[in-house]
Amino acid sequence: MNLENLIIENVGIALEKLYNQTVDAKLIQVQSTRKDFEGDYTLVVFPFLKISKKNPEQTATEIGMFLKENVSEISDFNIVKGFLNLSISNEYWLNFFTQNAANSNFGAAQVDENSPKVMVEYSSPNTNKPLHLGHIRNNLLGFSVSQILKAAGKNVVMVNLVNDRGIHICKSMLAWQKFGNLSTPTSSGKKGDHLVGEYYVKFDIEYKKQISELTAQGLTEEQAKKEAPILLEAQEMLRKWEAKDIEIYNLWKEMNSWVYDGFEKTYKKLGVYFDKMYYESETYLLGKQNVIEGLKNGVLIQKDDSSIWADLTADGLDEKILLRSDGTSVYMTQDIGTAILRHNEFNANEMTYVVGNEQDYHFKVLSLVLQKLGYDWGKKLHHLSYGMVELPEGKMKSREGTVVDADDLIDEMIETARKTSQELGKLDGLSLEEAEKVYYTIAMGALKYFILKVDPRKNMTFNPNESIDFNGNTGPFIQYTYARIQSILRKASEMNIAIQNEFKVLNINKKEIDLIKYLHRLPETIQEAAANYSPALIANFVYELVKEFNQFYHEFSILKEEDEMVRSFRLSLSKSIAYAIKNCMNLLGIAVPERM
RNA sequence: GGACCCGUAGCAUAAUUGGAUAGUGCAUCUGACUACGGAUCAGAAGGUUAGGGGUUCGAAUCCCUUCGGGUUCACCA
Repeated sequence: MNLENLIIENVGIALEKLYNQTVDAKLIQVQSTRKDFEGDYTLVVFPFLKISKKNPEQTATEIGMFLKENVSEISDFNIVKGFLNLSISNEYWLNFFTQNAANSNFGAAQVDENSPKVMVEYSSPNTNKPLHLGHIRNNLLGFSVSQILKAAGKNVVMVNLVNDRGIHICKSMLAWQKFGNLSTPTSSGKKGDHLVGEYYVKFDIEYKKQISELTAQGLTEEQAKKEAPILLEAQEMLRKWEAKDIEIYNLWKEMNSWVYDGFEKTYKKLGVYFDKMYYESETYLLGKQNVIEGLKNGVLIQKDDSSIWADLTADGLDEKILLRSDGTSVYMTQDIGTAILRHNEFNANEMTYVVGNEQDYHFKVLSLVLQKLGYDWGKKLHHLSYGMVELPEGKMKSREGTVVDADDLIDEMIETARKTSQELGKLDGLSLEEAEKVYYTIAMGALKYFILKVDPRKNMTFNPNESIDFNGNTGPFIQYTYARIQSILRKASEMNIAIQNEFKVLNINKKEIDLIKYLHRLPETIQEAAANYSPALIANFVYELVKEFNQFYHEFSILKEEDEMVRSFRLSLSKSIAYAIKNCMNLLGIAVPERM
C-alpha cells in the first residue's frame, strides 16, 4: 500500500475512534506538503470540524496524536491553521531506498498481453506538403504520451493515419502536371515532401489569380471561388481518382511515394515511429459503405442534390455532410471507416486521437455519428486536443510564408548546439562523429523539452530565434546533470569504489532524504501523467528532481567524502537519480548523453 | 449569429484539479570554494491571477457579467 492510502485509512480509523463516526473517504484529503512547510503529507481537517465539534487546531492535534502513536511510519506532526502536516520517518525513506536503489527501471509498471489495450493515433499528416512546427508538437506529444501510457502499464499500439487522398492532394498533382515540367526529387535534388509542397503553393497562387480575374469580369467573390477553372479541374481529378482512373492513380502513387520518403527522414530525425500505418485511401470506402447503410437505416438524411448528412441538431450540434452530391468522400467519411476498421482489428479498450484543438467539433461529431450508425464504442473515442503553436508575431500562416518548417527547425537547432558546444570546448576529446551525435542529442533535447514541458491543452508560443535556451528549465540542463553524474560514476569505477545498496547505520542529511522522497514520487507521477495524457507532468518532475540534485551536488562532496559508508550511499543515490533522469527523459522521447 | 476555448511579473510558463504566503526559467542586478564538470549554485527585484460581482471555512481554479484574443459551425482537411 502506498503512503497516501495508508494515511487515509488510518485517518478513517482515527475519526471513528475519536469521534465515533465514519466518514466518506472522499472527505479525507491527503496531499503532499508544500515545500515551505515542515512535513511530508498534509491532511486538510476542515471537513471534520462538524464531526469533532472543535476548532481546527484541536481537531488536528487529536488526529495527529492518534496517527503518531498508531502508525509506525509517521514520526511527527505539526499544525498550521487547519492543516495537519505529517512527517514520515527516516527509517521508512531509507528502507524504501535500499529496496529500490538497484532497480534501473523503477517507477514503470509491467505490461503483458492482459494489460489494457490502448491505441494512440498521432502525426496524421496530409501528403500535399511537408511537416511544420505544429506537426512537431503533435508527433512529440503522441510519441511521449504513448511511452508514458506504456510505463503506466498499458498495452499501447501507436498508429498513424496518412491523409493520402482528397482534394488537397489533387491540387498538388494538378499543379505539378501544369507547371512541374516532369521534375522529381532526383532531378531537382529536393526532398520529396518539399517538392510536392511547392506545387501545392503553386496551385494556390494560380487559384487566387483566377479568382481575381473572374471578379474583374463581374462575378462575385463567392462565385469566383466556386467557378475558378483550376478548382473545377481539381474536383474533376478527385472524381477520376475515386473512379480509379489509371493515369491519375499512377501519378498519385508516384507523388505520394516522394512524400513518404521525405516524411520518413523527418520522423527518423524526430525519433518517432509507428506500430501500424493506416491510409485514408484504404479506409474511406468502408466509411462510405457505412454512410450509405446509415441512410438506408434511416439514421442519416439525403438532400435533394443527393448529398448525405447527419442531423445532429438534437444533440446541440449542426448538420454534418458525410458524402458530397457527386458521391465523393469527405474527411469525416474516412475517419468513420478508419475507426471501424481499427475497432475490428484491435478492439482496444480506448482509442486516443492526438489532434489539434481546432478539430474539437470534428471529434464530437465523429463520436456521435458512430453511435448513430450503431457503434456503441463510438463514445469511448478520446480526443487528446492540444493547443496550437504560435509564433511571437502571431499564428503561422502558410500564405504569408511564416510557417516554420520542421526540417529547417531541426537543422537550426543542431547548428546552435554545435556552436554552443564548440564555444565551451566541451567535447574536444571526442571524435568528430561522436561529437556530432552529442550535438544532435542536445539539440533534440532542447527542442523536445521546450515543447513538451507545457501543458498539451494550452496554446503555446514558440520563438525560433530566442526561445530555445540551454540554461534554466531546459532539456540540456537536465542532460547536463545526467552527464555529470555519469562522470562521477566513471571516476568511482576508476577508483575501484564499490557501490553498495545496504545502508544500515547512517546519519543521513536533509538533502539526501529529500532526494529519496523525489524518487519515491516517480511511480505516482507516471500514473498521473498517463491519466492526464500530459508529458508536462513528467517534465516538471524531472526538472525539480535535477534542481534538487544540483543543490545537493554543490553542497556535499561525493567522491571526496571520507566516511566510506556515506560515500557509497551517495554514489548509490546519484546512480538511482541518473536512472530516474534517463527514464523520465525517455518518456519524453529524449535521449541523454554520457558526456556533453 | 450559435457552440467551444483562452487571458497568471517585461517575456515564456507552474500551481497536487476547491487548499496554506501564487512557484519556476529567461532577461535585469549582486555574490560563490583554482571545480567529484561553472551548460552549475546562492541571493535581490518583479503579481489587485484581464475588470467587476457571487458561491464558502478557503477561489488563479466553480457560477454570473463586462472587456480582450482565438477556434469552429462550410460539398476544406
